[in-house]
Amino acid sequence: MPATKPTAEVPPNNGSLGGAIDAIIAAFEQEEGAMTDKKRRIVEAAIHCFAEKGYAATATNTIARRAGVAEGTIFRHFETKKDLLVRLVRPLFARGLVPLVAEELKIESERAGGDLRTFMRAILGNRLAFADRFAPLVRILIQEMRFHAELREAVAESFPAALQQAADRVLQPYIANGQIRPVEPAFFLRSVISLFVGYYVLRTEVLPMQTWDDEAEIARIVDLMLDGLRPR
Amino acid sequence: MPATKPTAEVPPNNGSLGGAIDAIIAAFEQEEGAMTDKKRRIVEAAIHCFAEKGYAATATNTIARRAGVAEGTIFRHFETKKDLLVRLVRPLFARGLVPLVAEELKIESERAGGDLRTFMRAILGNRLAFADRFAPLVRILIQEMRFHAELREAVAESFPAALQQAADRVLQPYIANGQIRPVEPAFFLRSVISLFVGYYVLRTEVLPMQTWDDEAEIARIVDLMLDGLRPR
DNA sequence: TACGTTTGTAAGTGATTACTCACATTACAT
DNA sequence: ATGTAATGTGAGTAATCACTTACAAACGTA
Repeated sequence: MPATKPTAEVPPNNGSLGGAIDAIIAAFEQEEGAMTDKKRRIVEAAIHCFAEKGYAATATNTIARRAGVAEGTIFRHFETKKDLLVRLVRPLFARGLVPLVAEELKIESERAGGDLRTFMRAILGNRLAFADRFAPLVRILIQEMRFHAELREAVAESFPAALQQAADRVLQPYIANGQIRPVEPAFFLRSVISLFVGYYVLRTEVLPMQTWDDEAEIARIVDLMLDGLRPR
Repeated sequence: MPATKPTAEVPPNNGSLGGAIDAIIAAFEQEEGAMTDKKRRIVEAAIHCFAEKGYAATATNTIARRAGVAEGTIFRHFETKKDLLVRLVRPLFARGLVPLVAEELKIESERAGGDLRTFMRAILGNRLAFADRFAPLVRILIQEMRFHAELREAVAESFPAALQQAADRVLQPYIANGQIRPVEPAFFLRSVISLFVGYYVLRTEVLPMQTWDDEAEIARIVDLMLDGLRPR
């Protein structure tokens, strides 16, 4: 135990992030091994602060106070503030997000029994729940990617190849049996992602107080992708 | 003239932003009236820095050096750093972006002579050129919106209402004459915007060194919206 | 119990921050 | 020419920044 015992100014695990933090912490521990209580609180506080105010506008001092920890303790566990940022986001790639996506794509594809519409609805609903769980981390990633080459490289390395490959494999059968016309998998992929992310940003960032019907929106997106706006 | 004459460390109007700055400066002057040479250079430098490093990570000191101006001069023209940010982005709304969009929607709609496909291609191509011209400002806006209530309010005030209304008016005839099925204009709007922005971000931020065929992509997007992926 | 390692702390460090102020120069109307 | 307001300067200023350091407590192991 430390020499003295400061108390956190903010109780752990409260606030708008809710239980999402737990999932993130779990992913983090899977990546870095077991953590001290204080280290875990630092990670929590950092995610909270970075997501809320942005990396550059967050002082290490603030993170320490929110975590109920001395400022020096942060630098006991993380070499620099930037190291903290990078290691926070890492679990999204290595074992966290990307392999999971590829895996679930395969599983859901088989479960859908060859019906593209069923498959897409399942995947999008799934991804929405995922995005909600990891929202703070994803926010940080998107926000800071432009300013930190390390993050950009991590994304460029793990994202496109895996996803492209998965989309390619998944789409092939549906094109073969005539459910959709031949289309570049890359275009298919970025269309789905654009529609999905566009809805997500609108729902959570631009008009968060409005009530949204996720299921209906997913159905609309799938219908748009498969049938367009042509009269039926 | 000033007491002493510092020289800019960076020549005006160079760099990756190219001539885009000129259009922005023009919009700014239309909003705030004529400017001193030094004030114009401060605006240029600020846009450059904010777009490149983000608001929080940019020091007023840096802006001054880039503009070839004493630091105090910035605060002669702008009350605070935040005031500088807010006033920079303002031209996008008041007289700049939003009314222009609504106006052009109407014009292009008439010119298309009732063919939705022609209309959408014209509008999207048009918007792409626009986005390229105002890219730095749009970048700043998107980046900082989450952290500054003033920006969020400006967007919420001027964007949705005008666009929603315009989309509503433009779509009605095409639904009436059976070119597309009845669809919520809001969904139509956010779908087009999502696909467009998704492509734009991919082209300019994620994979900027790759070569892109804007016209082909616009055609793909329009086809997707109108016909989906159904075999033809 | 003894002891080396890990974890934690409080009080710094110099550098950088946004912003001020007393003063100099310029523009312009008279 | 003269006076006044607008414009510009550069040396401050207190606050804040990321990070260090000297030391103490706690832990694992024997």
